[in-house]
Amino acid sequence: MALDLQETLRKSGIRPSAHRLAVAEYVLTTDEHPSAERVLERVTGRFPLLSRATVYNTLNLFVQKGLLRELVLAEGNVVFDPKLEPHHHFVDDETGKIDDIPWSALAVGDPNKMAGYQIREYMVVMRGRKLGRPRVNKTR
Amino acid sequence: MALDLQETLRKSGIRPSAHRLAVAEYVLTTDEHPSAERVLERVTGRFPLLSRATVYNTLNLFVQKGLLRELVLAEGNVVFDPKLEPHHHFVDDETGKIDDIPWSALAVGDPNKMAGYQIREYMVVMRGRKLGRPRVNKTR
DNA sequence: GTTCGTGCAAACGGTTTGCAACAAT
DNA sequence: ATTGTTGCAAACCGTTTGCACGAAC
Repeated sequence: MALDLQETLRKSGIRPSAHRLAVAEYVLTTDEHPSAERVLERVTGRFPLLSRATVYNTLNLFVQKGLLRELVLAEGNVVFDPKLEPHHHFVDDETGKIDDIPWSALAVGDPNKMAGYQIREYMVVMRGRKLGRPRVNKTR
Repeated sequence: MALDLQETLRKSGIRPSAHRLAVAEYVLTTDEHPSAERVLERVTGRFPLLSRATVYNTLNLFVQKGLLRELVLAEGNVVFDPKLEPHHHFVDDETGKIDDIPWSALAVGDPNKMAGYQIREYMVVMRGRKLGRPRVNKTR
């Protein structure tokens, strides 16, 4: 835990203001895939003096500095992902919720073997239903 | 070519009005990946009496009836794809242009083997640069 | 004292909606 | 007559921008 956020920001050339730290604390450690609006909601919970503009500014800054990736997987809903290593994504048809799928879970041929393209990044995007939890020991 | 569009619409339970046919003629046969705005532009070229609302209505209707798929690959840009068979997509970093990549071009492990998910569809999304055309015989 | 961060409200751009007119059956 | 289709303009929603103030260096 508690990797030093202040340090992280500074290393990326971002001055660690209180507001930015508040945003970072949530968005750089979550495994949800929050939209800007959700970040605002979450962060203003504990930090009510934070404006919408600042959240957007901060998120864009983080993306630009490489601390965050933007995902566009559903209409009108840009979403942020602090997990920088390659991985795949599953999008639930009903809830829209996104799951990270480990790179190792799915063998994918190397697209850089395709002539004519130089691939910077790639991922499998899956859509469907998430099945009910296996219900291990909840029979009573 | 010239598969009977009127027939196609009717088979999907869509009454083939003139406007719908005009939209269909472009969007069901293109290999671009047009946004609604682009469809409007293209279709009003030859059919100036067509309103924005009708284009949006028609596109949504086509999607709902399964003649078209919606792709959301870039921010603020929903795009339509008449190619219904499974295939992958490449998005050019610079131009935003989308290429269809044949299913056969890339081996992908079956995600339905992953426990806990029932996958309805999946595709590889690749981003990067498209290299200059191979320049086969253009030396003079 | 210049640069940087922030809040506010307005602007923006793509999409949807309400409503009234019209066409098809 | 009823139902389906269209155009127009306004509404909508997430995001960006302009500007003015205040804090950090």
